[in-house]
Amino acid sequence: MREFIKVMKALSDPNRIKMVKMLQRRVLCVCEMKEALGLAQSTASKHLKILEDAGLIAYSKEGLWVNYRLDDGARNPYVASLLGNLRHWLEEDAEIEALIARLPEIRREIICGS
Amino acid sequence: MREFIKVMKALSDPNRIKMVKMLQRRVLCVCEMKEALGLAQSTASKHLKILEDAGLIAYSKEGLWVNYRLDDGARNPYVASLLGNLRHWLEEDAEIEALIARLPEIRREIICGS
DNA sequence: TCGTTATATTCCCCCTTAACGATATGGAGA
DNA sequence: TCTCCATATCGTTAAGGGGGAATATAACGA
Repeated sequence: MREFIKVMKALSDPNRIKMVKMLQRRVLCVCEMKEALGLAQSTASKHLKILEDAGLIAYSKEGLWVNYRLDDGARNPYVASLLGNLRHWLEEDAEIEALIARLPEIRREIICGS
Repeated sequence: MREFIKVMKALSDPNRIKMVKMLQRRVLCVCEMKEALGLAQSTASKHLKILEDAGLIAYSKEGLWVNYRLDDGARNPYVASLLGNLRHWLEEDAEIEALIARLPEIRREIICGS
């Protein structure tokens, strides 16, 4: 029950849903997320932690960057099914579509290199 | 997106999840829900409204009673799939099992007749 | 119409959560 | 070791959500 609720709550926030939908396309770091969603860095980091705690995403470090990707679902029994559905759910959502369209412009070398 | 979030939020509360699991067994009225979950009548009614707004459950009136049942999923594109998964999800949960076991004793004639 | 009963709504309290800025952490390079 | 930079954590604030008591609504019977 706790695990189930954790996943449901993680998917109850628009910014976190957008994060998942973006990660369906490619791996992203925190600063790319923050840029794409127009959030403060701390806010983006916290959202990613919530998704990670729920077993929806995983990360690996690469130097200073932390690369986030979708989880394979092995840690949480509900994740695989939900991520499977989310592959096609919300694909026609206007906000999501706009976000995905902007994704190619969001590149860490441009955003973080200052 | 709004519709999706509405369903996720509705399924983010333990009492509402229990309501859905009970409704997998049979139709229930508000006072039966309130009794089964140990909630105030107003609280039970509010939870049921949230589930109904999300398209997860539906109701029909029968005299003074309001019978709640699972929705067929026609109103919300995410509901059918989620309710399908919830048929087997959480079936082994200790709290849910205990609740389902007590369900036969929860009868409106006994609870409401005063 | 009036009373009764099941349910819905309102009000208020408390706790959770999303947001940001500021600060801390930790890896890479000089 | 010192600095820089991406990320994580902390502190605070404002909004949202769950809880119950009290009240309103609605349907039935007399």
